[in-house]
Amino acid sequence: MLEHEATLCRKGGLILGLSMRQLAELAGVSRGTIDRALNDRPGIAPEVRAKILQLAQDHGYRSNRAGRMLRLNKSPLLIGIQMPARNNPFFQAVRAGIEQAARDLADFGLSVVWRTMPGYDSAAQVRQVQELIQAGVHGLALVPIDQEPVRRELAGLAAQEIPVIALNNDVSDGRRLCYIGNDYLHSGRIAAGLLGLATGPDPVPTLILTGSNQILGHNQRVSGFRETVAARYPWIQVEAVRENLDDDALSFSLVMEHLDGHPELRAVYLAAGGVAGACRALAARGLTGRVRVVCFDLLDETARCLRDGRITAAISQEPERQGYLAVKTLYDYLLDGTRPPDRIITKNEIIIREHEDVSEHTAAGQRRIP
Amino acid sequence: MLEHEATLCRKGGLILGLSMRQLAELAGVSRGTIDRALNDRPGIAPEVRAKILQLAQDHGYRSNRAGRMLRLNKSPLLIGIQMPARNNPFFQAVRAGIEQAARDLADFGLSVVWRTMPGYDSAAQVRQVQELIQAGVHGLALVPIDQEPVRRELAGLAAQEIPVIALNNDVSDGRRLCYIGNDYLHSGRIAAGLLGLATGPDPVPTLILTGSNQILGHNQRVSGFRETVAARYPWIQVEAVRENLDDDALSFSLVMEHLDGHPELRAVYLAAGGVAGACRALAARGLTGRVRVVCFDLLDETARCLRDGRITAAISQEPERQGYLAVKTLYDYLLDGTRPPDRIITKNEIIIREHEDVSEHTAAGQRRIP
DNA sequence: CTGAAAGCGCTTACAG
DNA sequence: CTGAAAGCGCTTACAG
Repeated sequence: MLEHEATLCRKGGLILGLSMRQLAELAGVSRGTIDRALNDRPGIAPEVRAKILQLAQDHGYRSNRAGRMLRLNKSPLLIGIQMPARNNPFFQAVRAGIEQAARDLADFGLSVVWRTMPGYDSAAQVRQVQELIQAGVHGLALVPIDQEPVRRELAGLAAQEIPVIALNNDVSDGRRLCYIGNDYLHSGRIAAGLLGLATGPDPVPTLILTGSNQILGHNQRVSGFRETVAARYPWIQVEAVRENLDDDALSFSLVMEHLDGHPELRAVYLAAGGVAGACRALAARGLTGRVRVVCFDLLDETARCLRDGRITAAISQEPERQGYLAVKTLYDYLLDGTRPPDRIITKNEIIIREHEDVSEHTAAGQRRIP
Repeated sequence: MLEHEATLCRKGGLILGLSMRQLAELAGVSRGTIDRALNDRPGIAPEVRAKILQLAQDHGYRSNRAGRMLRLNKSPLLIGIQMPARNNPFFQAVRAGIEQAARDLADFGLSVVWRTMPGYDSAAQVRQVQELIQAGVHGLALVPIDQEPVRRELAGLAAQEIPVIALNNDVSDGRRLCYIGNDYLHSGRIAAGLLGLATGPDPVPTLILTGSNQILGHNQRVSGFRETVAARYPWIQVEAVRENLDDDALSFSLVMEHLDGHPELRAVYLAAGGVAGACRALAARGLTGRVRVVCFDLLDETARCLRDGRITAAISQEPERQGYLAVKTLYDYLLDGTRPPDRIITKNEIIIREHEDVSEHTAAGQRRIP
């Protein structure tokens, strides 16, 4: 792995690279000077810097994370979290992941400060972000509302070199360190594959319920679905696409209404919320089990629907892990400049009824946080 | 969280518990003495120890992991890994997870030493475990062959207080720190649910191919499957259960033979290996796609079968994560005595064809290691 | 039985 | 521009 065996040192069987101390000895300077060179700090003669950098490269020097992490306890890192729609159970799962990461990293000099709000008001989001900056955060993770005021604010943070992570929802102009969340297009394709697997070869009249046509992720879940259906599952026949605004009552009446005109309905695909409402409508018409239901995110009511056999399957996107990784990724970046990939995509987990059956010791394991 | 606010100290917004240094000041002793009391070391007056322990409890003292982790670089930790069947692609995935963890923890004073072997010879496994002990490992993870010589050896290690993790396969007498792997019974149930979802209501004559009746995990996958089928999916009719010894050639001929007697076959459930062989037999009879195939573990050939539509779905058990967690769990235990649960159960991930479709940025994300 | 020192690898504030 | 010291929290020799 490391190229210059000569400079490796072994301790109790462990092969180590060299430390700043050893590098200092090699270069004949103090450790402070090594630090100045390696970390681009001012107050060092250019030729000394060059020499040290060369030496570091030659010997494969890599900064040791344990040293930095301990050091951070002396001048701790503060990161801010901003989340909209705080009553949404999905975001509560994301939040649980964030809190777990905060606990895990507390010993390593990290602390986390929160701002949450109900709903999706971009002005309020901007205000809370500014509050976090005022509080002195070194980095920020938020579920951005992709509108102009928010984008402008994020551009400002980019200028100040404050790293920002877009969590669960991306911003369209990409002024952020990275995106962590679902690939919505792909998840739509998975949903199609799943419904394809659960149906056919007889025709399957299908209703699509999306949350809002204004939301990119929802649209991508619809188009990913349609694309795959067209390519592989011709028996799935989309009769209509309706917006339910993630609302159960609206979802209920849309399904009822649809059934009036299309009694042959055999599948409902929900790209966003309103799952329980749709299930209620099917139950009201005695169609539970006869009509396949595929949806996203396994929380609360949805889990209950799955256990009751009212849902065929759900596709989950590792919400806790999204939250955990947001904190961890920011921490690593702030610790030693580790650059994450542009997008960190979480899995599309297909959850069926049997996942919810509790076997001996299983439940805890299946629901563990990253 | 911490109860005694009075003794908390704040630094840059971070709320910290107290350190050994502060505890030493409070107790009016040196840090060495604090260490002796807290870590049960000899050479300390009983009443001093008692006083310090009381004080630590009162102030909610918790040892800081960053301190310990850095310290480990001075006298590094060595853990041993023993794996059988080294050519098995499944174990290579586990291995990749172990190697990732080893890289992640190298900065924190961990190094890993390996012994692997072909096949499943318990005498050879015992020998390699002894070699690792000779090499001075502080802990051990292995895929144990659950036979008497191995169990006896593990009992010996338990007596020496060397922590051992059973990876992917448990030992029946439980002489180990913890088990990390699949819940085979549950995974059999998931397989049944999946096949149930992909079939019915017409009868589905089904062939079960298991690896070996000698292997507990395989038997559990069969019984979990049968149990759930009986309870929920009566149209799934098991015509036969045959052993293919994880062998593709045998698997091929068993399916061919079965089809001779049971041309109405509509599903094959593979509880272990030999997937490609079974698929080849179905293809030879022109039954690809007409006969549902559900199997475990997505590697190499199996992944290809899935992409080609020769498999309906596979159930994966996070092999990389199993390996990663084995190392991490041992490390945490050796670092500060963190006790893992008795069993750490990895997920049963249902993988369908659309998971393998590569979307823009998806592939890397879906296959990331923990 | 107890304490003072040194060290793991890093960074910062201070003195020159 | 550079170095020596102190410190993050822990543990281990060593001296008494």
